[in-house]
Amino acid sequence: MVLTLQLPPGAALSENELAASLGVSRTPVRESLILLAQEGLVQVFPQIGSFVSRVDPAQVADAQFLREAVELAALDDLPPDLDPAVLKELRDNLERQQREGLGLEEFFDLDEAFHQGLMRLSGHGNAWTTVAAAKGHLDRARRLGLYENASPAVFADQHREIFDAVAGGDVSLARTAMRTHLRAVFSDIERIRAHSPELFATDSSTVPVRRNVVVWE
Amino acid sequence: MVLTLQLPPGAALSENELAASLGVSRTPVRESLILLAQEGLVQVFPQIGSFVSRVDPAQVADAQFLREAVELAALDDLPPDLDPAVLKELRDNLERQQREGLGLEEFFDLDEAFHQGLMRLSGHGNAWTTVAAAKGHLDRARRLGLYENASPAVFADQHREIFDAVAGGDVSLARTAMRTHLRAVFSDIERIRAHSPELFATDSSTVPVRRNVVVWE
DNA sequence: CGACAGGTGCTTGTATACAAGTACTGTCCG
DNA sequence: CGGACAGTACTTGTATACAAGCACCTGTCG
Repeated sequence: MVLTLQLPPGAALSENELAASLGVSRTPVRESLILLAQEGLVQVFPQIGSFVSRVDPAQVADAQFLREAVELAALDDLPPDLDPAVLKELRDNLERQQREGLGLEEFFDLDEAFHQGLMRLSGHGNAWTTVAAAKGHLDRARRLGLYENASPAVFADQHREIFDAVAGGDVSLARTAMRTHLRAVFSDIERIRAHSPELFATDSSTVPVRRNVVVWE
Repeated sequence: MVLTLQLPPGAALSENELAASLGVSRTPVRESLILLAQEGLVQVFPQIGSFVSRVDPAQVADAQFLREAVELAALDDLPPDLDPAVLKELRDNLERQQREGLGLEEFFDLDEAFHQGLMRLSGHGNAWTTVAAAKGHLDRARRLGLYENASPAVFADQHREIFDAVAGGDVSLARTAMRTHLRAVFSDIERIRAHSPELFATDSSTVPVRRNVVVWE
């Protein structure tokens, strides 16, 4: 729910409320929040509250750098003979990406699977897991970008370009295409930030505080 | 204690024992184990027990790939003017690495600080945090390697070589030196594994079981 | 009218009790 | 002699009670 922005950045999370709505006690909720906090998706302030972390442009940049470094290195490490099973999987994936009427969340799943498959071609599928765990802020920024212009077609075309270069054995072209593709996120972010500044962190030293609010029951 | 091998790979961890020896209740112990489990340093088997994970050569290779990709990419991203404060810090660090009678743990701390400082030169100090969290298996393998031959001098020389290339602006040489340095780990691992196979994972499908043992009180 | 102390209601942090499951051991029974 | 079976001692998983602290509200006193 944090990743899909159903819980928006900045939202307050109460362990008690979550426990009640999920029908469990605070313990498993709390243990889950600890894991989310380690990924940087949730911030816990003792005696104050837990919050969905705002999208931090610095953390987005960090994740972008990490991801680009790893994916480009994987391209350099491609073996001469590519696994045909994975190639077929990637082709099927690409075809589904270009279907009409594709939902955004479905596209994200395909996107994720595509990049992971690419890593598996060079035998580094497990390294993708680490990257995936570190790029929570990046993913949320990407979602914000797609919610704005809602045109996954451009990205699908870029995916095909990368795949064709990889399948054709042109590592240099693949690297260029991958770099262009991954950096497309940045051009989106500033636009989103002008649109919805409340979703982004400005000063990391600001901490949230509790407010008593009165609502109609 | 897991990273420094004071708790050896394969050791059984009891939440109750840890809680008693640390003077706290199971709750904070358990929450800590969850974090260690996410880093892959501890494995928890429900209703069976928790164990320090054995060094998994596959995970060592994954961490090595990730680390190499990130550190080499950082070298490519060095700005023309390097921060003099960080340069001084690195120089001091190098000098201390070559002191006589340096303890192994002290060397590891200097090693870690050196690589992190190198990343900060290109403004990617935060990305190092993610790499550091993912390379627990790698670090344990490196410690095993150093406990065997106990000659950090070679690595200290390699560090100086990398630094001189960076300070001299020769990115290509820096890349080569860094790659050689990072891959030195692999040559060590097989030797260690022949020596102490019980520290390494062989088949990931094997799970530990409980045994009732009788000990003298 | 203003300052201040205490009460209230929330938050997360910790301790503890109990539940569910595993593995071994001794005993009973055929 | 061998197998079924209850009992024991441990494991982790979950629920719950209490502790410590923050922010606000409110009554009281000057």
